[in-house]
Amino acid sequence: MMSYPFFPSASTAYSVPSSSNMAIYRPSFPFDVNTNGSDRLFESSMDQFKSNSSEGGSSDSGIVGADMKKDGNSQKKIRSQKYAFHTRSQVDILDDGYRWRKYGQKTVKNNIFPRSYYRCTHPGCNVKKQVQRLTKDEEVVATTYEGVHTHPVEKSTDNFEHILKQMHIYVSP
DNA sequence: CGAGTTTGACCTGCGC
DNA sequence: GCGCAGGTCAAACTCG
Ligand SMILES: [Zn+2]
Repeated sequence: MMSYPFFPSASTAYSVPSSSNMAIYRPSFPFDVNTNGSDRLFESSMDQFKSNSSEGGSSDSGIVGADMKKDGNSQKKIRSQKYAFHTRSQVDILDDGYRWRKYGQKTVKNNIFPRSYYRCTHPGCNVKKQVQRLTKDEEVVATTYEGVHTHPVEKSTDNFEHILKQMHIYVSP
């Protein structure tokens, strides 16, 4: 788990101290990003999709394919809102304060780097997230959040990382 | 021992 | 219909 952030391609550009600690870069959320027009680490587009969220439960989450094909009529059309943004980072482990459990990894066409699928581990929280590194710019990571968290961030916002996060500083121990 | 990752199989939508 | 492409599951495995 949590292997080191090295990638198949030209990884010589950056060298992460592969001792025991990895660099952690924590960006804010796209919603909270204070675009004061200052430093812009969150480059370019931030797409926003939205569909009808008529279903109150919004318990779309994991619908087992084998299970749902039986019914043939399920609510899987509903799609939570998707927030995608690009980040310039050398590590793909962008800790945003939530706990993510990886549930898949696929290679996409036109991209050498695989795409990772994560899901929030909080009970009742069905937020998904996928991380992908662009082939063209290997230092750019596209993160896509899907859904809204139904719980507060459970991470101490009382340490250095918080300040570093505000500063957009990249730490390498 | 348990939470989290790995990895191939499996499902579905879409285009031809 | 079929095959590809993207998305997900779940069993096995790993690590703390
Ligand atoms: Zn959550």
